[in-house]
Amino acid sequence: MLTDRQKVILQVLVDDYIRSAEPVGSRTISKRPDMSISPATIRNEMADLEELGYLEQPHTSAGRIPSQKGYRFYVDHLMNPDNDEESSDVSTIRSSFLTRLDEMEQVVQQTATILSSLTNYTAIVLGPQVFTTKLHSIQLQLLSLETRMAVAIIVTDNGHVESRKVMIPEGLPPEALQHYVELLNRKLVGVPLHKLKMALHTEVADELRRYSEQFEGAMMLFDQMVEPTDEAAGAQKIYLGGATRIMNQPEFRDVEKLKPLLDMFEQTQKLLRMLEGTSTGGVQVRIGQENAIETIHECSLVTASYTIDGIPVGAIGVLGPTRMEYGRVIHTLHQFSSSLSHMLTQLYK
Amino acid sequence: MLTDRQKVILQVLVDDYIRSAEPVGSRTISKRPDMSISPATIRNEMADLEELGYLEQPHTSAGRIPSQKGYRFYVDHLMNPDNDEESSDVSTIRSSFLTRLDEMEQVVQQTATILSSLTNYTAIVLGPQVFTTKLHSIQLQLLSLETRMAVAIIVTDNGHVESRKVMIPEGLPPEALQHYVELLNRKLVGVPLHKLKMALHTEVADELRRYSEQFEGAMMLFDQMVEPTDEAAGAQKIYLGGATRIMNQPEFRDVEKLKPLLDMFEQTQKLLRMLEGTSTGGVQVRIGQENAIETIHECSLVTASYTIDGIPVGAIGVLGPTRMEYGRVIHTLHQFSSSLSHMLTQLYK
DNA sequence: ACTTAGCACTCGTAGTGATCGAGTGCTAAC
DNA sequence: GTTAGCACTCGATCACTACGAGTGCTAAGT
Repeated sequence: MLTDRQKVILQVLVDDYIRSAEPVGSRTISKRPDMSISPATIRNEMADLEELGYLEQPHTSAGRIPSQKGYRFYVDHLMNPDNDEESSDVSTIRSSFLTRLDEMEQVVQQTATILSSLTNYTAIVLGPQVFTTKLHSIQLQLLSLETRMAVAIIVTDNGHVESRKVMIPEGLPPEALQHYVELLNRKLVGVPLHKLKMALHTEVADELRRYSEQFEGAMMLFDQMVEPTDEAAGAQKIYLGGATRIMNQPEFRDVEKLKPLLDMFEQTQKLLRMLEGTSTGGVQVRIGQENAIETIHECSLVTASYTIDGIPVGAIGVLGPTRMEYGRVIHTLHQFSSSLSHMLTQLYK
Repeated sequence: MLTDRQKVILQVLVDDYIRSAEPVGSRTISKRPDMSISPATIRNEMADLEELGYLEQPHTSAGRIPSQKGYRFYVDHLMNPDNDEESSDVSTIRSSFLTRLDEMEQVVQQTATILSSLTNYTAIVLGPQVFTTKLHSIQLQLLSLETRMAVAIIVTDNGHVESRKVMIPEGLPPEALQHYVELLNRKLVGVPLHKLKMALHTEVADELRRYSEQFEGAMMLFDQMVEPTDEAAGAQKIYLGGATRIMNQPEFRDVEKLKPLLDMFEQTQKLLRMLEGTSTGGVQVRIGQENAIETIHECSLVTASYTIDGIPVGAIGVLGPTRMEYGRVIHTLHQFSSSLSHMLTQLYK
């Protein structure tokens, strides 16, 4: 276990390194106003901290920098509860959202942009999950008799509306459509979107078989209506804000370091995996190699989830170098997540 | 006017510089197999070419590099008609598209990705324009009586379907909705999407006033149905592919040069302005400062438009350094644009 | 009159060595 | 247990040199 003095030294060192991005020496620390011990003593303590794995030395005659373990300890036990002046953020956040928010997609993109500009790091936002949303109603609107085209309208219980073009199979009497839609609604309302397809083949198929005539055609139609939506549920929308802010960090001034990261930003799948496992509780911090994706082993990711009506539906995250202003970011993310939840809940009322 | 020999020298020099990204000296050129003149002569010619503005010298004792004017001349008069072996591209392109292409958005994104991987530069794709598409039909589907919500379904003449949630104003009898929709269809079918709103207030308003009762409410409803679509027409979808490929270019190995470019990639508006003015003819090349956007004054942009049923509906572009493999890119873009047009036309049959 | 060999000159790059200074670890004194 | 002192390490910086690619010019060759 660390002594109190070691903790103080570790904290001051991490704070300083986060600010300066330069290895911190013993003299620098001892010059701190509230530090009453000499550089030599600090040197001894630092040697101990290094032995314990909290610090690292880039080379023999340089200062120390925090190791991953050091950051972890800092985040868990040492971090300053942030300056309350920043609470003014709340109003900033709220007012930033005052602009148009009619479309889900815009809201999510806006969210990413604002979050990034607030933190000065890259922001990642995972759009509202369809996993938790259920079918509210399904409708079918004929477009044209000749081409047998129609539009299926799927309304979710949180008010989102999706529409898909479908083709009415040959031999299926258009007059029967109304019947079919009624059947679907009777059977499928309340089913979570991602289970729609399964429910279709269990719940609906049986009943449908009793009508018997045109069973094949109807199922083909239903599959069309449900399939794309199931797909949309799988392919979650994910948005980046301020992807290039990562370039402001001195640790990524080198293009070779930068490239894999920016490449990753184009791969939705990897981004998804990154946010995967965001707990529904408070704010989560993943430091360096704690991240599942190798590409960001020199980064830290701070995540939080947001809710609609108390139900977690998505995640927001901030990506920066391991040398990240954890205090400020965690604070911001905390407020942001609740602001966003509040806003979305209102929006879907 | 340039002599034949000057043209040859300019061509060889540009070819070499495009390949190597290093200033080209007189010896290098004279060593070319089909070059039968001495370095000294070439030096004299190069001095002349520099005086005429086709070449530049980074510093006194370096070789020459093409100036913007040099590139322009190269593209207009000297460029190799590309190796026909690459015509195999066509099949590559066609087969790349064989995967799922159900949704417009996916097609456009795919297009950008493929185009980028074919050229090894960054690709920019402007989704099908709504400017040229006309209204085919409009329908309204009631969602729920209590909340007075409905979905307006707008079908365009190229088969695209859009849907918007609308609120039915208080005091508007739901029974009358069918009437209204008929009126809209009678008056608005065939009107280009971006003129819908205008047409609503000229064509429809008059006729509607004769029904007189509920004029206000109905117009409010119509406005909702048309407004968002008009907006979507303005906010064109634009997609990037291989944004990070620009980092492979030696001229952008410096983060300071890179940042403004990548920043721009996040600004849809600027990207739009970039592609603005893409002619409907063949392939267009904009070199360096010929581009409207200052950020890409050190880049070249090769663009082409694509069509649906012969009508130009969007644009594709490739962005790289001024030292770009013009021949290959132009060739690829040419084939790509026709493949894409062909594919989209089929898709919307 | 054009071409070319020769040569002095320019200028960026790479390598070398000296110096500097921040920072350490250790020892000995407090 | 703390601290002052000191030798030592090692990266960063800078001046200096050598090198070489490439030029422009001049003068000789065709």
